[in-house]
Amino acid sequence: MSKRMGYDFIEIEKKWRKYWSVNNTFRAENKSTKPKFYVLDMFPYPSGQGLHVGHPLGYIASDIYSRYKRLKGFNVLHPMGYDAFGLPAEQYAIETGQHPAITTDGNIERYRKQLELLGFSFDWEREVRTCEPGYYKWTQWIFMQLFKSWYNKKTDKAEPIEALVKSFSKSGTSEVEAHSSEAIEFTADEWLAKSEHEKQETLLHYRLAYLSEAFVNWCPELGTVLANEEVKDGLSERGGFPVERRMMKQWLLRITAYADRLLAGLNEIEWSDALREMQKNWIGKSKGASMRFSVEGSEEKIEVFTTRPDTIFGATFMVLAPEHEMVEKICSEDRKEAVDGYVEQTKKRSERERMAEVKQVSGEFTGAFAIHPFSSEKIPIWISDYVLVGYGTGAIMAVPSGDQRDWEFATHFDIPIVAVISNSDPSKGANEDKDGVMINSDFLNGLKIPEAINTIIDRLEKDQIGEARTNYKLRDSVFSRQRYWGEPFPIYYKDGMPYALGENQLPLKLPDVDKYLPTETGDAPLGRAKNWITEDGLPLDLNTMPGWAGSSWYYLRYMDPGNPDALASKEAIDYWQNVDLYIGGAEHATGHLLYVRFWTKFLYDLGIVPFNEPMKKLVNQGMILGPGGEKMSKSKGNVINPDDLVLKYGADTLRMYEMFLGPLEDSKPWDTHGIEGVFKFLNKLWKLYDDVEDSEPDQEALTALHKTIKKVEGDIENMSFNTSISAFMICVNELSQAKCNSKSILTDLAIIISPFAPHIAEELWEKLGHTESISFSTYPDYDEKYLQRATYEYPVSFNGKVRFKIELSVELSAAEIEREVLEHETSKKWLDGNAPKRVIVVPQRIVNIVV
RNA sequence: GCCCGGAUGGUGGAACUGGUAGACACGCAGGACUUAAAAUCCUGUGACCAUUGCGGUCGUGCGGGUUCAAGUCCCGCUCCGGGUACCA
Repeated sequence: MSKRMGYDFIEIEKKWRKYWSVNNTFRAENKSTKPKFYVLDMFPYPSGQGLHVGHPLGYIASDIYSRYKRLKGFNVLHPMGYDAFGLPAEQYAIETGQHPAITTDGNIERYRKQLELLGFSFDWEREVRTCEPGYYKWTQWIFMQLFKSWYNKKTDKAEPIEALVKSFSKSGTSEVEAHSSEAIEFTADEWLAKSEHEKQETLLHYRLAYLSEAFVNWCPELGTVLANEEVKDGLSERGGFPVERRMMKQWLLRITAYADRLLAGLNEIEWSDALREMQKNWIGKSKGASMRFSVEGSEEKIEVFTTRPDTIFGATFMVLAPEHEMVEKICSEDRKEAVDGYVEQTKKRSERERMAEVKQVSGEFTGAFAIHPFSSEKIPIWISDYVLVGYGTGAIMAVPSGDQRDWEFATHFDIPIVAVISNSDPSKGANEDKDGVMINSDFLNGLKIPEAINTIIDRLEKDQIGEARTNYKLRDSVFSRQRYWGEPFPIYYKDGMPYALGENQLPLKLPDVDKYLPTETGDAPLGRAKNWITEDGLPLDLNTMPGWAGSSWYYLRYMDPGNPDALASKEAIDYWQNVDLYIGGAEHATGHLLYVRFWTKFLYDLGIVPFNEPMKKLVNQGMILGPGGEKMSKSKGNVINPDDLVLKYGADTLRMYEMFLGPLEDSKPWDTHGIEGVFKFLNKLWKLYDDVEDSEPDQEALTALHKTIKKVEGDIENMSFNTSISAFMICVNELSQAKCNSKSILTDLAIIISPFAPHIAEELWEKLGHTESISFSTYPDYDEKYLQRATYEYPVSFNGKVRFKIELSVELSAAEIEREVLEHETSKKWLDGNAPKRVIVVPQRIVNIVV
């Protein structure tokens, strides 16, 4: 017992890693008498680089939380897996011919080893890999359900497409209120008269997963399209290659049908304000009106969207996006050359160039005129790239007195400006404020802006030239990629129309190809696969799904990872419900975190999940920067590898040090020097257990322990791990000082530190004579009675400046405290014979004397 | 431009709902142990003045304000980080 051994972290950590693995210590059962708690990390893409010290930060925090919750009596689900489809493995395959599955498997092995080294309490039996057929079968299945569903605005949920077909057969579109690509109307007879091809074509306008010609972000370098959130500053997020706009036939998901629910749900979840704000802006809901303008000498109407229909009388011109389909139709002969030139120029310029020239005003007059619906005046129609095709209707009524961009355009091209709101000065700039009254506005004159908006909308609706409308910035998501390493679409084509495979044909396995490149005819890589056809010989879709497909529902698969009959059993989903705590990076704000909410709401509509939001609480861990404060990257050569540190100090030291660096959510630079302090601390902790005795603990030790229990418990609940490490250091310093060797104190200490430093805690626990893992113990309750002190050292200040301290009994009343303080020698010195003007006594806080 | 954060010693960071600013570490300096080094332990460490002792003045990015009392609250700036970008 008295034999002293050093802290041999290498042996200790090896021993417990093996123990946990052999005994399946962290296996989570899908039913329990204990309350459930689901802690999830954003699963990693297994890159060839391996982990650096920044990656485990969130995993350490979630692991501490998981282990803590177990000690608090919860049945904890804490799984890990891999987001295994993705571009880097495919790029590597293109370069080397190596099948991406092989590269990916190798990378996963490496990740797994690194993760195991850090002692995480994952239930490894639940590991998932999105690239495995057993997993992507269900990704394909969910896609198929989206394809087979439409969004019913009446019930505000997704419903089977058969119901829509039935309604069409019975009463055409008259009874249907759906989210659709475009407003179409037909009768039951017209529907029934449609050919199969026409019917399918029509249904695509309603399906939640649909094929459509759309402007997409095409990346020639990657040979694929990208979603809006995969493009940053006109370059691809992965690889940094230029991206251009191109019209292509693609799969899209009708996420816009869920815009309002995605917005409303933000109020129900415990996510950071910043993150919810980002999603809110991304959805970009704005209220206004749409109205149709006639075009002089033409049957065509141009529809515009505006948030300020009240300023209609200030509309002195109209602008179409250069890509607007009407441009060609309305353009006059004499303007054709100039207009075509401008359109060409816009097409050629990349997104990036367009953004760089934001401030430059450019545009061309089409030679056509719209007719003002109330004044009947002629309004010239221009094109300019400051109007975007993708937003609203791709056309605006320009009100230069009320919109700064319109004002700049009008000023540049010498177009008249009419003020329509009092206190505007059109010679200086636009008045975008929403106060003032209407002027120069016919029947709106004298109205305040909100009244004017209501009045004009009523009038538009009465005249049937417009209506109130809500617009969203959110676009339907392009869901297909012309790549190899992803989920194949469970879709075949007949007569050029897409049909879903039977559910019994899932998974549709990714076929082998000779090369991971597009075909000679420009088809996606799957075009190289032999026999890529159905049993009936019909061609299968050549696209694959984007990286975020598998990650949009993975949290459900962990609940029941091996299930061959469902994405997870109903029992498992009902038991585990949604994620209680989700930890990951903020960079997924408008991508993954929006899609996973979308898919969850869809699965809710299908009755598969009983909740509307996937993650109740979300915490974004900050980034760990290189020692110089820069992002860690291979090219900068400042990557710190956790394996080296584990070798030198052990995983427990690394875990605690990463937490000690600072608040979880902040970004902070890495400084390897500081790790010594934590290492010394663990050595000190180890020494405390050298000569444990079954003796009665003294008051001091009890106070040290109980204040630490209380502090650490509160800190974990607040995710303030850095301060709990400090608390442990203080506690161990105090116990060492007091030469505490009381078994009862050291037992509780081992338990409360075990979430942070699990290996050493298990070893000490065993030294104390226990035979079962410390994870099965119970978090001790602190007792207030050990925290109460008989005296308090009051800081006494004069005019707010602390002059001396006085130790007084906590039992004293405010009056007694005042008397004691004023009688003190130093008080007399500071009063200098004067009577105090006022004395403030805050019991157990402070005394302040105003002189 | 707009929307969010943030700014505290040489460094990372503490400070609960306004109540002892700088906890806990790193670094640095001095000391003990040692033939020596490592490890360990002890002491000091915001700045300035005083140092014989007591002590004093200033201090949380800058300028104002509220209060007995402000790192914390209010008003006006500066700088840094993140998001977003012609969104009608």
